[in-house]
Amino acid sequence: MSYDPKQIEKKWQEYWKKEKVFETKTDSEKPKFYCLDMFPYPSGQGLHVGHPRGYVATDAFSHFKRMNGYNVLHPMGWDAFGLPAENYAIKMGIHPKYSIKENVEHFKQQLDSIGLSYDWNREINTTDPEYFKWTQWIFIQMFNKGLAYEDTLPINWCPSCKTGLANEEVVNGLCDRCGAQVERKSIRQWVLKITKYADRLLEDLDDLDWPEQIKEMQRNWIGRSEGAVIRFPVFDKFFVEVFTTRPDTIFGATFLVLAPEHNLVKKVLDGNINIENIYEVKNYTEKAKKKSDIERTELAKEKTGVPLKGLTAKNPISGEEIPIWVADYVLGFYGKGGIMSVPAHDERDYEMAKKYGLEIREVIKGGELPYTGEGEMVNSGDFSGISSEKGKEEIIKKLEEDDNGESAVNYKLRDWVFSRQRYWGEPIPLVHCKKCGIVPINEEDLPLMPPEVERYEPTGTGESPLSGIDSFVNTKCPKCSGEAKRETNTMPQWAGSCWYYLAFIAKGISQKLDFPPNTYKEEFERWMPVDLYVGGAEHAVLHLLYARFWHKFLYDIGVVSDKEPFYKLKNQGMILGEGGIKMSKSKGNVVSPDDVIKKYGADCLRLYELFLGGFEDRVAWSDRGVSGMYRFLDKVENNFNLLTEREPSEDLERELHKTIKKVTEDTENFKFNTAISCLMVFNNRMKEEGDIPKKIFTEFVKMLAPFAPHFSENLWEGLGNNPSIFNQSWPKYSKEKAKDNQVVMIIQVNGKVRHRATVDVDISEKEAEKIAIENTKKWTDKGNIKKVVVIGNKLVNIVCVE
RNA sequence: GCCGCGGUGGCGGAACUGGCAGACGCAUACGACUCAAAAUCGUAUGAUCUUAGGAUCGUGUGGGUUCGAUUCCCACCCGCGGCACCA
Repeated sequence: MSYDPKQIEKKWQEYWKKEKVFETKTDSEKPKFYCLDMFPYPSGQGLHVGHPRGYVATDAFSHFKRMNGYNVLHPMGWDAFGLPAENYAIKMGIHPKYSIKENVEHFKQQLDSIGLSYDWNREINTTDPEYFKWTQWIFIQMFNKGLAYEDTLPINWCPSCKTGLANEEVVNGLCDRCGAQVERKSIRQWVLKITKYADRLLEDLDDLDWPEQIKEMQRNWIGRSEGAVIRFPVFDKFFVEVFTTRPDTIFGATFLVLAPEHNLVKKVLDGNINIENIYEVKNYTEKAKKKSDIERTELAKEKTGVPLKGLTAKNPISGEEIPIWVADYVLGFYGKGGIMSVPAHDERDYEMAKKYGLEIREVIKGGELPYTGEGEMVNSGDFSGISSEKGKEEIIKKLEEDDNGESAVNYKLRDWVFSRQRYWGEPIPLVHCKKCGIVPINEEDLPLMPPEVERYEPTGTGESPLSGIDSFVNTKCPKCSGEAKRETNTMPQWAGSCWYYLAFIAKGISQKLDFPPNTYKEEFERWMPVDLYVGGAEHAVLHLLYARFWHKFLYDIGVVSDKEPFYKLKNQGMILGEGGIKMSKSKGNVVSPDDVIKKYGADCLRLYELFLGGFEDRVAWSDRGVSGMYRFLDKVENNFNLLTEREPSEDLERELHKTIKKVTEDTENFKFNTAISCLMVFNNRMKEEGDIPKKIFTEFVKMLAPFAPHFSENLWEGLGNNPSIFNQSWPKYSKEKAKDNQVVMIIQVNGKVRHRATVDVDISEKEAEKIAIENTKKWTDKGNIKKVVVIGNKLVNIVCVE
């Protein structure tokens, strides 16, 4: 009889739910293990087979940890604020909360059908008022500590989504969400001072067990560089400040370059500073302004610029007067918005100088120009002859002595543009009062609910749709009770996911998330940090950076006691369609887990998701491959029908213990593909026995359980045991029992295998050599053996001269 | 251009610390069962040569170290991901 997943899967899912098998106990003496998935946005499309890959892995891992004596926290929730629900609301006129509710139900049903062992008692939803009152509360704490500030600045604006975006949400000049070309627009914004945490975000990466790739991406994104700020006096009236990582090349600075947005350029254009070619400069800066970010980078090869004729700057070290240029290859928002140009030792400056015939002066000996490495300083006045490394220190010392500059650190990381001009997000809980300025609303008035509106459309004016709702906007000042207006911007999608891992913990204590969060400190201490965090790599500089920032803030105000939220991170590789093509709706090659479950059952889906290949590698889905998993389970079922009460042979027991060792180690190391393959090998081995000792088979089923839970639970009952198998402990490996008496020794002549001999494990080298020579006479009969290499009981290589 | 990861049969992928390359699965072929097909079970399956026994080649390419290299070193080619005028 073939195995029928339909019956047993439903049966056991109901059993687990009814008996609360996977509910996390809060009063356990066992060591804790917090195993977390990145919670999904519940989209209308439901899951495709790519989603559950991570979920299945964490689920198997959670089972594995439970069976190994851990108290496991394995929760799930919904990151449900965001544009898709809002766009759907605009189209259909239905409040997002209703479509979200429907989607959540669909998602949950799908996850349940895979047999995932989440503790649904702790389910959270970022759009739940009980939840987002905390998100708002944390924002207020940041505001009170001066980490949230209002600013009007040119930010990334998506004309299609009609909202401002954070730097992290712009990919190659395009909106990360909709792909529209991002514009620069000056709007009033709320900004979070993530740069204040730049150093800690950078340094603490070293302690994390994360994929090197992700850590590297965060390092690059933070982009710390050490160097100096140098002030170049202009006519002894004012300074131009520049940032450089190479103060040692200052004698090679033959001109300054300012970004078109630079303050000095503005003064020139306003007529506050006179130059000879104002129209030329005006013309140039206006053209530069019109270029989008994309055009500016695409045209990167060709440098353009104009001089500020009549102005010169004085090199504070050499005293030399040098020209000042404006060029758009210098970025207004990085460093000081201006640079000292050293064409001999910087590729971009070199191009610029070549194009406009500016002087190129070698000051570091090293080779062909432009030379950007280190070397001996030359043409550098008193500093000539020393190394550039030493020169950096010396120049900075001199600058500091004369108050012409100082050592400085610069970051690529910008502050986090935190407000969105959209409806479906957490309202920012602030009030603008004419008398008191900006005042946070009282904590007891949280959550601040989004108002009911008739239309959800973004206005496109830089104001959110909330701004049109007078009943929402007009309010009383929490401080002076005078007339005041509410802030109408909302928070970005990323806000809710910055602390959700804490909400799961809190929810275990009280079904309501109570104030203040410090109430839960002890419980946070018990469960944090997250021991294993699994999700896609696309969040490298978004969620994973933002959440670390918020967590560090919560650490600073005493809510949590760990510096980092996620100790260990794994990224699941993408699942491609049949033939290695990306799955997409337009290609029609999207595989739905529902269909796979219908055809083969949830256990086959789970096994295949893990068996496909390395967990972090991208792999191609194959429907044929899934059928192999079905055959495997079917063969296990056949073996179940061959059980006897007899004692196992020494040999079978040995194989079992080798299997225990390998499956345990592989699972621990997230090598599920080889763990499952090892189970298959052992299943085939059991079959060879003809009749199978029940004792052995039972241990095998326990190891299969994390991967194929329904099937294994069913066999467990079939073996005459009380459920659940997940209350059992993981098979114990015995080194003694796994020990071989005899091994196959490889005998080579000149590196080629010529014979295999079965020998005792503890064979002496002398004996091994003797056996080897005896069995290879055919190849060594000329008596020309030069050397014999013996590697324990594994291998003998006889080296002959030809 | 820079940073990171990778390249092994027809396919997905294994291989400890330098020690039998190709585990396991898919696909394919043949056989058993069947009136027949499917399912299932069994056998084979890197390539080339060979009557057989076997031989030679083989982990992107070219070199090197070693008794022995998928694994270590040097140079290069290709693919994927990220960053990209960040001074």
